[in-house]
Amino acid sequence: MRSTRQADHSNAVFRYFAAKGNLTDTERDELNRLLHFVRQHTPNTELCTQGEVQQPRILLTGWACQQQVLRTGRRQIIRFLLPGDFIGSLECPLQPAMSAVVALTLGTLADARSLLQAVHEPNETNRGLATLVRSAVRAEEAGLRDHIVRLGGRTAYERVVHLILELHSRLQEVGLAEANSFVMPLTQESIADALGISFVHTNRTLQQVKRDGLFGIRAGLVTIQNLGEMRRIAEWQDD
Amino acid sequence: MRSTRQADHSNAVFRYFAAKGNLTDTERDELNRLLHFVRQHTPNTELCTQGEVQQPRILLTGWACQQQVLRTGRRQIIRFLLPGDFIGSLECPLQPAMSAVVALTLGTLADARSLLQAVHEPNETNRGLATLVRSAVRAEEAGLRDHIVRLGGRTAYERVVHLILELHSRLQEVGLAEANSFVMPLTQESIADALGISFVHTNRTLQQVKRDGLFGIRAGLVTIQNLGEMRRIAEWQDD
DNA sequence: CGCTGCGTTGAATCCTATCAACGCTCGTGG
DNA sequence: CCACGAGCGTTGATAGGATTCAACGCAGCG
Repeated sequence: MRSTRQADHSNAVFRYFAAKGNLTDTERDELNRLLHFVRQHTPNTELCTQGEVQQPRILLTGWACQQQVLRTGRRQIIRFLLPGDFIGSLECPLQPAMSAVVALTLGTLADARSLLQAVHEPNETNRGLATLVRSAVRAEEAGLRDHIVRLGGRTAYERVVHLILELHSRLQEVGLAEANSFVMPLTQESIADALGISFVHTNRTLQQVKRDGLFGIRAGLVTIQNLGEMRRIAEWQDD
Repeated sequence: MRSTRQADHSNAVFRYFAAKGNLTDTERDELNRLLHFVRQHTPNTELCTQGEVQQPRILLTGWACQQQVLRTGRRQIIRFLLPGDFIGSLECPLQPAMSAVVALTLGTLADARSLLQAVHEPNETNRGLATLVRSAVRAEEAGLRDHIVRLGGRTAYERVVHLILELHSRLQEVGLAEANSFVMPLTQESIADALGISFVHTNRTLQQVKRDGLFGIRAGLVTIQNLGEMRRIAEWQDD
């Protein structure tokens, strides 16, 4: 079952780029060529170590997260990485990363050095790619800002709802979510570490959300039951 | 008094760029030329309206903040803007901003369109500028990540200490802070809205911090008394 | 003079964390 | 085959941190 799911994900990055703009056949071929080198990894693999220089890569399949572990033992998840997302700074690839990236599931990576190099030396064939990469950076920044508002301005209940909406929206962009359901391989502990609340309280909040008929999680499958109410509670706004 | 302070700030952006790398005389002149158009604004001026397309600009003097107001009336400050900081997305200047930028003090803005246009069409004279702009974008992203960790992973006490350290560090970069003091025109309510805590609790936390001999705030002047202990508590790490 | 913005303080309440224990599933090894 | 442990989810009780509401002081200013 996991292998079939992986097969479904294998071209998420292409759907991602396709969703952001219209790629010409030439650009699509170029993208395919630039992302040729692929590497597999298992859960809990450290894809990017804090403080080390890291080459830019793209997550093709599986989930990961960017995180930082504090002295108290608490870890803060800065953002979730879904298929199609970039790993490492695109602006200054040679700068050491200030936070770690850890795989949450099985997955595969593509080397993005060639892609970024091509983007920084613009020519006729890959001008479209450059625009798409920049829009990806912009989306990443917007995600960070949304996370700040979520952590600083919303209650635990609203945070949970808002996170599910974000994941749903992002997965839909790459064709990995249905209209009212999607596979979410996150433990409640991961959700807690992302939302800045304890995993015990995350559990209780999820139960409350289910009792209120908003959405439910069963065996890693999120089933959305009342999208409109979810959006109202979380003040969701599309890009 | 305010006019003299403003005079001191007027070249903060140049110090900012100078701190990030060595500018040649040619590049310095070019920067000076590209930032020629300046506009003044008063406190509470909306420098950038949520949802509207905004031209890229640079804050030359004064403080501002990027914020988002929620349905409950709570406002979340996403980041503080200090002299030398960019306003608006540098990646996609023509995209509408998803959050507002509001001036916190008197200040001045410079139009950065020419600068960014020059950066996007690299040539011999401004290659150094392009590198500096990219490093500014990287620093901005790092700041957003730090804020996420601050909001999600730290206590109110640690948040306050960490924020003061960040402001101190950033102001020092542009020559606007002494070794153990700096001018901070923020109300406790602004601090609260940035750190995701109520202003009443912010007040009590600030008093506790002062009692512990870490730092004090009096009449808009922050006086740092125990930098080492502050860094230990906030787990501060330099770039 | 009174108003407004900002800081301060007290008391009660609420939300969330912490500690602890238990159930469940699944993979592994005896 | 069963026993065992690990990982994850669930639940209860208690403690603590933060919010809220309210009131007051104080400086600056029209």
